[in-house]
Amino acid sequence: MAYSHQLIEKKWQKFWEENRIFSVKNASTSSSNKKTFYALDMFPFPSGAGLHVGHPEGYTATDIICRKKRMEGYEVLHPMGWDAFGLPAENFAIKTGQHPEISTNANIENFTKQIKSLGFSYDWERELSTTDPDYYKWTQDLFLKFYEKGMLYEDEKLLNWCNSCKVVCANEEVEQGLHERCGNAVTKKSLKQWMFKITDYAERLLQDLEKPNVILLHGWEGTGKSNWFPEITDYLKKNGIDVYHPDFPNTNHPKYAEWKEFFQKEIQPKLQPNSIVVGHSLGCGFLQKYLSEENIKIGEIVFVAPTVGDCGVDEIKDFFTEEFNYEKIKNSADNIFIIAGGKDKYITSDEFKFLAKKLNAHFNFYENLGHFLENTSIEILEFFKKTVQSVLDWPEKIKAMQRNWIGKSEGLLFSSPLIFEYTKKRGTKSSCEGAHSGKINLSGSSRSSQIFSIVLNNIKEVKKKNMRTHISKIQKTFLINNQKIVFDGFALWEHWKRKNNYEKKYRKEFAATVIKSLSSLYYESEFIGYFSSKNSIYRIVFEYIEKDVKRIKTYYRVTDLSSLYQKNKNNLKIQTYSTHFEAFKADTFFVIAPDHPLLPKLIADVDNKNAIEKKCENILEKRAQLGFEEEKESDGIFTGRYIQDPVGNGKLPLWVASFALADYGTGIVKCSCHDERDFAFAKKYNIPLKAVLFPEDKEEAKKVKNLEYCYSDMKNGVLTEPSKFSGKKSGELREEIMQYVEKNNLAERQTNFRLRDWIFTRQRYWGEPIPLVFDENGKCYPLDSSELPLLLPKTDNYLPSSSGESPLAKITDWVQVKGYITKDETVKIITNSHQVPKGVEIQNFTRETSVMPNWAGSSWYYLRYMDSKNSNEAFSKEAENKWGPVDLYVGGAEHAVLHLLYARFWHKMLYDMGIVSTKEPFKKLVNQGLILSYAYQRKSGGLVPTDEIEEKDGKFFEISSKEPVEKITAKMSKSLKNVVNPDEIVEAFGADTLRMYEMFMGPFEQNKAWDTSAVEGMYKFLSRIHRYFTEKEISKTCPSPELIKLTHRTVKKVSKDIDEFKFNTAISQMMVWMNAFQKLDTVPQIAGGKFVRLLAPFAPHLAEELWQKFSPEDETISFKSWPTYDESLLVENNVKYAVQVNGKLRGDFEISKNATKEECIAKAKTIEKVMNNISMLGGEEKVRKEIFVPGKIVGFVVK
RNA sequence: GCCGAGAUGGCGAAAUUGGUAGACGCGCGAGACUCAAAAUCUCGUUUCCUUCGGGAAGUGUGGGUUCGAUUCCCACUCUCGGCACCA
Repeated sequence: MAYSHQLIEKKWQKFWEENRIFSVKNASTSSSNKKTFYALDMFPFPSGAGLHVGHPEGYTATDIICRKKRMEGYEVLHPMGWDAFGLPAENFAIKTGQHPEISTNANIENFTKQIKSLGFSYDWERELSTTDPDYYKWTQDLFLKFYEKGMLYEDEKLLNWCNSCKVVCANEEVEQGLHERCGNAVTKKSLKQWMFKITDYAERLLQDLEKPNVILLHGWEGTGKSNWFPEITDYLKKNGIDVYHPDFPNTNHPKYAEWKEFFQKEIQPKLQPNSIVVGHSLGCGFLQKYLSEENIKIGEIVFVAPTVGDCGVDEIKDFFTEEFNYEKIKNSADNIFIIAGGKDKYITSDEFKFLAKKLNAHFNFYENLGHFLENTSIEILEFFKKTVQSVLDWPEKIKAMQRNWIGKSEGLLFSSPLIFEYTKKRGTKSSCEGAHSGKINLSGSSRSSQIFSIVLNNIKEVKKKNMRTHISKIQKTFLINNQKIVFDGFALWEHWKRKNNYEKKYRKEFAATVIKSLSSLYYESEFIGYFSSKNSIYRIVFEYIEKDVKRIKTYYRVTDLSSLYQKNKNNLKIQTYSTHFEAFKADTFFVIAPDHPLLPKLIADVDNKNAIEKKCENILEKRAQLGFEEEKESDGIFTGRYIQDPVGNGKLPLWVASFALADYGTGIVKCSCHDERDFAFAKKYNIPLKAVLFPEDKEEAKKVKNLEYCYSDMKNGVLTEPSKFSGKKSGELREEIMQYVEKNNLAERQTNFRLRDWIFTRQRYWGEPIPLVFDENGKCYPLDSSELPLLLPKTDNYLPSSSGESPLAKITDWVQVKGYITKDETVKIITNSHQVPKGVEIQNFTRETSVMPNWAGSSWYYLRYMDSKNSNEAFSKEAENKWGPVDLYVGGAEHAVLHLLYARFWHKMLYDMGIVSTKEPFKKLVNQGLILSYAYQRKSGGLVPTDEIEEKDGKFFEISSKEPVEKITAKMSKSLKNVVNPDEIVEAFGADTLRMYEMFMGPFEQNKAWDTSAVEGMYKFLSRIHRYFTEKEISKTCPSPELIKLTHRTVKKVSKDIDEFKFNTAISQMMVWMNAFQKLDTVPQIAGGKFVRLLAPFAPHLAEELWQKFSPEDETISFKSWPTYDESLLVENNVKYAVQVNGKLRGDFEISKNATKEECIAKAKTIEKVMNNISMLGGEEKVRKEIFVPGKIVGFVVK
C-alpha cells in the first residue's frame, strides 16, 4: 500500500477539528489536580506573502512538546492568533487602495488555511486577532488602568519626519538617514506623544532576569527550622533558589538590638535587589522596625501572620516603637504581601488590615487559618509556586540583549559650582522685583510666564470637586536637572485671590494644587519654595510637601526671597556624571551637549553667543543626518564659561562637544586624557591634558613620553598623582574613591539607564484608538469604561496627513464629541440628549487621534488566550491562576528586546496591581534559528538567482557567463528565486514530512539552510515507516532481546531529547530503530506500539493512521500514554573495552560487565596488537602505569 | 569598540563528570532486482600512505595541563547575531 500522505492528513485534520480534540476548558474538571501546561508560539503578523517555511519550525517544536505533554497526562493550552495591526497592512492599503480591514481579514483566512494544513494541535476556539474589537476593547481597558496608575504622560518628542512623504516614520523605516520608501532625507520633527514610564521599571526588568534568593525570618521562640520553614526551604532549593533561614540569637528572650546586630552581620550581605524576605510573626515585627530605620532596597517582603504595632507583651516591647515609618518600609520593596488568618490567636484581623493599608500591601487573608504554626502550609507553598514560576529559564543571549538594552551603569554624580557672574539685563526688572509685583519667578527661565499660566489654569479648577491636575503636558519640557526654582507662593496666592472670589476653605486645596503642579513639573529637581510670611498658607504648603511630595529631592524654607535668589544664583551647580571616575584627578575640561537645555542660559551673556549657537545648530543638523556607520569626528566650541572643579582640579573650561548627549547622565561631562574620546577632542582643540595613570611597570612608565600611551593603559594603570590614592590600581580604587568623595560631599552615587521611556503613540490609522479625550481647556480625561471598545472609525482616507497628525484627526465628527464628566473623573460620550443623567454638565471634548503602536496588542495577548471568550473582563483571575504563566514560549530572536521587554513591563504593572499572580509572563523561552536558503555568489561578490545556475561535477556555474560561482547560504528572497513555499512542500510530501524535516535539519536554535533533496530523504523515511507498519503482520513477540533493548533505548533517548529541544537527534534515533526493525518479517506488537507513540508528536497524521492497526478501538492516539522504558534493560551484560597504549587506540575486547580490573587488564594483554605496541616501546617491564576506566577503557602507559 | 553565540568529512550534523571522533541523514560510488528506467534493497564512503596485515595525520590557529583533549586552561584568527558618540 502506497503512502498517500494527502489522504491521511486530510482525514485526520478533519477528525481533530470536528471532534474538537484539542479544545481545553478553563473550569476545573473532576480530576482538578491535573497538571497544566501552557505552550505559546509568538503569534504571526498575517502578511500578504503568506506563510514562510520559517513559521512552521517554531510551531512544530511547540506542537511536539504539547502532544507529548498531552500523552503524559497534562492539560495543555496551545493557542494561535494574529498580530494584525501595524504598518505593513497600512502601507499595503496605501499602495492598493484596499481597506486594511479587508486585506487583513483575507490574510488571516489564508494563514489559517495554511497553518491548519500542517496539523498543529491548536485550540482554535481560543483564536484571537489584535484587530478584533472584542480583543482591543481589553487592550484599551488595560491602557486605562495604566493611565490611572499614572504610568503615562504626554511629551514633545523629536521624531523622524519625511518631508517628501509628509509622514512620521519609525526608526526601522530609516536607512542611512534616508526614508526607505521614497529615498529622501529624513529630518526630525517635534510632535506631542504619549509616553509610557517604562523607566520606572528599569531596575526590576533588569533584576528579574536573575534568580532571586529567599530569606526566612522566624518569630519569637522559633528557629530557622520551625513550622513550615523546612517545607518551603526544600521546595525552593529543589527549584534552584538559594534560601537562608538563620536562627536569631536568644530566641526565647529576644532583644531587638541583638537581632539587629545578627541580621546586619549574617543576612545583610546576602540581600540582593530582588531578594524575597519572608517574616513570620515577630520576624515581621523585627523587619518592620529594621526597615524603618535602615535604607535597604529589596524585591519583595512577605509578612506571614505579622505582629502589628505594640502587641502589649512586655517581653518583646523593644521590637516596637510608637509608630513605624511605614512610608519607609513601603519604599524598601517593590511589593509587600501579607498572608494572615482570621483565627489568629495573637493578632486581630483589624490589625492585619491596618498594616495592609499602611503598607499598601497585597493582602492574602484566610478566614479559617490561625497563626501559621503548622508544619505545612498550602497557602504559603502556593505563594512560592508563583515565585518559582517567575524565575526565568531563558537563553543567555536574550537576557544579555535585555541587560544591554536597559544599560544600567553605576557612577558618581559630581556637583560643580559654575563660575558665573550675574549681570543685570538692561531695562528688565530683577526677578526679586518681579516677585513683589505678583508674578511667579523661575530663576533664569525664559518660560516662566508659560509655567505661570499653566499653574494658574490648574488653580482655577480648585473650585471644582475632584480636581485633577493636568500638568503632564509640559512636564518634560521644563525638566532641567540643574535648575533650582524659586517660587513665590504668597504672590501667587494674592494673585489668585484677586482673580477669584476668596473663600477661606479653598486655601488647603490651593496649596495642594500649587505644589502638585510644580512638583510634577520639576520632578526630581531641587525645589525652593518661598513664602513671604509664616501665614497659614505657608504652613499648609510645607506640610503638604513633607507628607506627600516625595519626588522633590530637597526644598528650603526661606522667608527672605531676595537673599535666597542671590544665593541661588551664585551657587548654580553644574552636575556631571561619570562611571570612570578612577582618573578624576586627570580632569581638565568639561563638555556640554549642544542641545542641553541649560546651554542658552549659560551663554546668554557671552560675547560669541552667536557663533556658539550656530555651531550647536550645525552639530545637531549633522547628527540628525548621519547614519551610525559613518565616521564620527568630534566637533565643538568653547562656551566662554568656567566651572570650579569640586575635586580640586581648579577652574576648568566648559566646551560644547558633539559627542555629549543631552539625555544621558546630566548632559555634561567632566573630561580627562584617560578617555579615548575626550583625548581626541582635547588634541583637536589644544585643550591642556594631564596624565595621572601610568602602566604598572615602573620602568615602562619612565619611558612614557606621550599621553597617547597613558590613556590606552588606563585600565591597568596606577594612579601617580600625589594624593591618598596614588600608587594604587584604578580597578581597586573604585569603591575607595566612591566612599571618599561621598564622605567629603564631593559627589554622590548615581545609577543611570540607557533605557528611555516608551513612545506609545503613532500618527497612523491601523492601530488601537487611544481612549482619551480633552476638554476645551486641553485637560485630558480617560473615557469611561462603558465607552469601550472605542472603535476605530471607518474611513477611506487613511493616508497620513501633511501636518504629522493621525489620519483620524480628519474625521471631524468622530474627533469632536459631546459628553460629561462622571464621578470617577472619566468621560461619558453622549450622542443624544436623552442619555444625559440629571445634574451633569455637557461639555465639548476632542478625542485623542493617535493610535497605539502595534506592540500594544502583543504585550498581553498571552493572557487573553487563557480566557479569550470572556466578555466581562480581559481575563478572569481563575483562568490566570490555572494557566499562568506561559510555561514555554517559542519564537524568533528578533523579538529579543522590544516585544519581550514590553510584555514583561505590562506584566509587572499588572502584577503590582494584583491582576496577575507571577512577576514574569514567560517562564521558559526558546528561540528558533532562521531558515535560510542556498544562494550563489560570484567571485566579485554579487548574488545570482538560482535559476541562472547550472551544476557540473559538484561545482556551480552561471549559465550566461560560464563563470564559476560559490554556493553559500543566504536569506530567502524573491530576487534570488530561492524562496520555499510551505504549501508546495505539503502538497508534494505532506505536512508530516515538512514537520519532520524541519526538526531534523539541525539544532533547533541554530540557523540552517533549506535543502529540498534532504526533504525527499525524510519523505522516504516516512514511507518506509508506512510500508513496514502496513505491509507486515503484527506478531505477539519480539524475536530478539537486542531489539527489545533497542526499543527501550529509543524510548529513553527520544523522550529526553524532546524535553531538551534536541529534535534532530530524537529523529535520528527513530531512524536507527527503523533500520533495525524493517529487516523483520513482522511488526512486534509492543515495540511497534511504542514506536508509533514516539512518532506521534512529530508526524501526528501518520501516527494516528498506524495506531489504528494496534488499537482500532481508540479514536485517537492523542491521549494514549507516553511509552515507558525499563532502565534495567538498558544495561548491557557484556561491555566493550577500548585498549590504549600511551593514549592511542590499539584494540578492543568484549567482556562481562562485572569483570574486575585485573580480568580486564589480563584480557587486554592477550591482544596481539597491543602487545606488539608495548614491546615496540620497550617491553612489558617498561609499563609504568595501568589505567582502568570501568566499562570504557584499559590503558597502558609505557616509557 | 562593547556584549553574546559559534568554527568538526563534499554537505546538514552527532559525541559532556576528559576515555574508541564523525551516530543519523543528504550527496556520491559499487552491487541486487529490471529488457530498461524509476522505486526499493544491500554494501562502501574523514584524508593520506600501504607490501592490503595495517600505518600515519585529523575537530579554526598557536601553546599548555593529562597516560589520554572536540571537551579543561591561556593567547589568537575568522564567521554570525545584537548594541553603539551612553561619559
